Amino acid sequence: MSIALRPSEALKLWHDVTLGLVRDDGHDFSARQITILLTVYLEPPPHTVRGLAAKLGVTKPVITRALDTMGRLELVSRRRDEADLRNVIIQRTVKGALFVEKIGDLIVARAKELSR
Amino acid sequence: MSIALRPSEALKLWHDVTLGLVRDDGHDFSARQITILLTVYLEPPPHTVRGLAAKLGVTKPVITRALDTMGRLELVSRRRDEADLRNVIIQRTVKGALFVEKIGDLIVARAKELSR
DNA sequence: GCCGACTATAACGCTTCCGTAACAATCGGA
DNA sequence: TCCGATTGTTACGGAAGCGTTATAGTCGGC
Repeated sequence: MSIALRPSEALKLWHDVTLGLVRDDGHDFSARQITILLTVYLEPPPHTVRGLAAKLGVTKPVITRALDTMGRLELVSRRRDEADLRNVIIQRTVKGALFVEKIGDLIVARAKELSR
Repeated sequence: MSIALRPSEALKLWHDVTLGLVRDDGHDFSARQITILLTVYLEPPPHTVRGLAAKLGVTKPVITRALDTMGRLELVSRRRDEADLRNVIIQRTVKGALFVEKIGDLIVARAKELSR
């Protein structure tokens, strides 16, 4: 199954959702931060700094800083990998799960309103 | 007509598109910046600093700074309103139109790939 | 013409992020 | 047991964003 979507609809959807994030949520996340957050919550663990850096095509300090920020907001947490102490495992949190869920609901709602 | 979309699909779509923006485009725009850009290109002109600030629920300097950045990248341009010289009209550019178009195509492409 | 209202921007001090480079800790094979 | 390779983090100077406040320019009713 696939989602049929014309470019104008796609852009309106994107606009409406990002506007919703800016207006209602107050936060102003960057594309990098959102990508990291959604990767951690949508893709199967474990997630490491190195893995995320490779996936996003950015350097490791970028990931470390993003995790610092989102960790401060309690959207993700970090834990040492006991099997290999060099690794850091990025974990989900209750607060982060709720936030991601809210984003999902927002997208669905705006999609439903499309061209109505 | 409306777009039927389940939360899991919606989130995967969002993830795939933002990942595409981060990986391929290199830029790292914030939600505010993207919202401003799409507003200018999707909604009927004229667009003013004050109008955008009200719409996004932020202060005017936030808009001015975002326009500085996106103007430097030639994604938008500014022009004085001749009818009321206090106003600044935000205008579209060729480069910006191509960029927005690219985003639209990216969303459509990722939507098509959904649950395939 | 004056003057309060309004527009956008500049200035301020502060915080956050950037990329590069250096770093400490850990692993694992010779 | 070394020692090169690997991991994540920190340090650095610089750029960009923040909110608040101040400012220059313009409008429009009186």
